[in-house]
Amino acid sequence: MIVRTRFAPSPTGYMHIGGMRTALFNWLWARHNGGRFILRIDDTDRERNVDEALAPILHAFRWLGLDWDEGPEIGGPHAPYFQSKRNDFYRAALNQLLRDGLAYRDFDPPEVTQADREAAEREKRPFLNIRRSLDLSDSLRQQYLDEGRPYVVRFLVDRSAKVSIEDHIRGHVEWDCGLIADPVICRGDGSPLYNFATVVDDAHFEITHVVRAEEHLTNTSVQAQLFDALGYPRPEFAHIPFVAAPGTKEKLSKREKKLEKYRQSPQFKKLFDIADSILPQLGLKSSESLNPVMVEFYEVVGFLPDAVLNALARLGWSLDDKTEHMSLAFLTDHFTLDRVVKGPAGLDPDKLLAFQEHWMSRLTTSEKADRCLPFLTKARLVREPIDAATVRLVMHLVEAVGERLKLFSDILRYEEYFVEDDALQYDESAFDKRLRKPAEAADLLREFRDQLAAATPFDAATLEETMHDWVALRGIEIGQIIHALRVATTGKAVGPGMFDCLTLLGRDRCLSRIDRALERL
RNA sequence: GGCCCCAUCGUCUAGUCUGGCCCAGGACACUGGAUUUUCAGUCCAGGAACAGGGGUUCAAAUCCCCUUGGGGUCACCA
Repeated sequence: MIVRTRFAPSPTGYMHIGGMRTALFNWLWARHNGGRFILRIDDTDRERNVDEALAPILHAFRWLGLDWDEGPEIGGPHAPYFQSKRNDFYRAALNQLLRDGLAYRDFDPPEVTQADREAAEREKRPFLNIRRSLDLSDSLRQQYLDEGRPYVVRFLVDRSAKVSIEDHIRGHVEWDCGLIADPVICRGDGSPLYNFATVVDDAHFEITHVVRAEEHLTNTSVQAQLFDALGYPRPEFAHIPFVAAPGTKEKLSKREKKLEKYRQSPQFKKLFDIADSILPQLGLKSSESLNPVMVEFYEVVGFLPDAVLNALARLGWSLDDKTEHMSLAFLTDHFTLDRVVKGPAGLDPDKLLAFQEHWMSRLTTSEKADRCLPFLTKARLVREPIDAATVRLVMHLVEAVGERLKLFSDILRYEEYFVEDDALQYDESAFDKRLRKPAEAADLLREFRDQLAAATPFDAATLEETMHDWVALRGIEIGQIIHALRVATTGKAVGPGMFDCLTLLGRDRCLSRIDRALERL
């Protein structure tokens, strides 16, 4: 039997990071077994522009390299893959249940059901449908139908039964059906509800393993009964823990109120801070419309898919007691459901960043430069079309920056290599500390300027030698000149190796910047 | 509240099924030190956990019971 898994997003306009983890586990399980991974769009609820709301979701899959074998854009043997276009299947299944007496038309208006529910709550007993419509005489029922009285269709739960599943992760889970209300499976307008549509589709798509977040565990009691009632074989279930918000055990939420809370949390703050500093530079609105709950956030801000994938895989899953760094190919080889952890796992921004550093360090200079360039052009630090000199500069910069480049967007921290000399911004406190305050700074800088003017060739090795010789000759500490020089030429207190910075700028720009710094003393 | 799920360092986790090799291992984070012109990095060192209580057993993080805590879910949402 070939393994078939699915991920069923509803078109919301963005891909949730927790949903992405669920999708990843589905994908990995299918690929690990040489099976198929299916994407189905759960758009049964509201009217919206599905194409528009779906695009970012598909984009997230592509960004991470998770391909699908059947689904939107590519179709497949069980097309269509949009629930809104599968009404004939739901209708047929519904009629079958009605015919078999396993579902019934409930003519009670919503207010009545609601009142029943409230009464049950007051009396502190579990709510069960009163099933008044079941007691209707055939003629009265026919009369209601003829006069077009509205109704919903409910699944008739066998209250004497128990349902149980053998979950891949939870083990044996059992429910007493005597405690389960009859779920609506079809709305007044004839459209199916999630619990029903999903069962029909999972059966038709021949899904073998339903791997989904644990918040669906309760739904499974109803769905399992539905599979049985429709005569479909039940798939196997694996309820994985949900992804929790950093530092909590609460499900990561996209809700506005929660986002505000996340922004304050010490663990999550780091990510929001990245957004706040990067997004405006890219000409994007800040974290309201793009926040760390969305997969897209990580792409826009310059994370590597490998890092996100690695972090997601390690959230609620581990291979053993030591393996941390895993590529998608490696994960595919080794992923199994029995090693999924049961408890919820909080997304850890620090660990994500650590994975990012790891995967970043495996890239070549030109790979990094290629991916930094779009950030530079978006921030208008580099103009398009990009010329060869710019490419060389960026390559050189990336090389000099080395491990300091954690996110691709970190390249934007080095705007001093792209701005005109007279537009260079100085870190004023560094300027004070290194240039204004030390009495000898100006003289030393002036003297060393002449050294720079004469140094040939103007490369890092020569400059370093020049400085060391000069420092020895002058009988000063290297620190006395180097800090002043750094601030004068780059405007900053920190950065790559000093001699790399100088060669990056070139002789002319160094001299002109030193002149400017001396003038503003 | 009913039902269901979960519970090892601050965090992610190994170990739990098949008790002893675990006075609990790794990673991230943190702290200290070394290296360095700054920062980043790198190297070394360090602190840090079996929720609590009862059992069972020669022996329990591991098995059983109870308590506590956390979470999910209870829609004509998905």
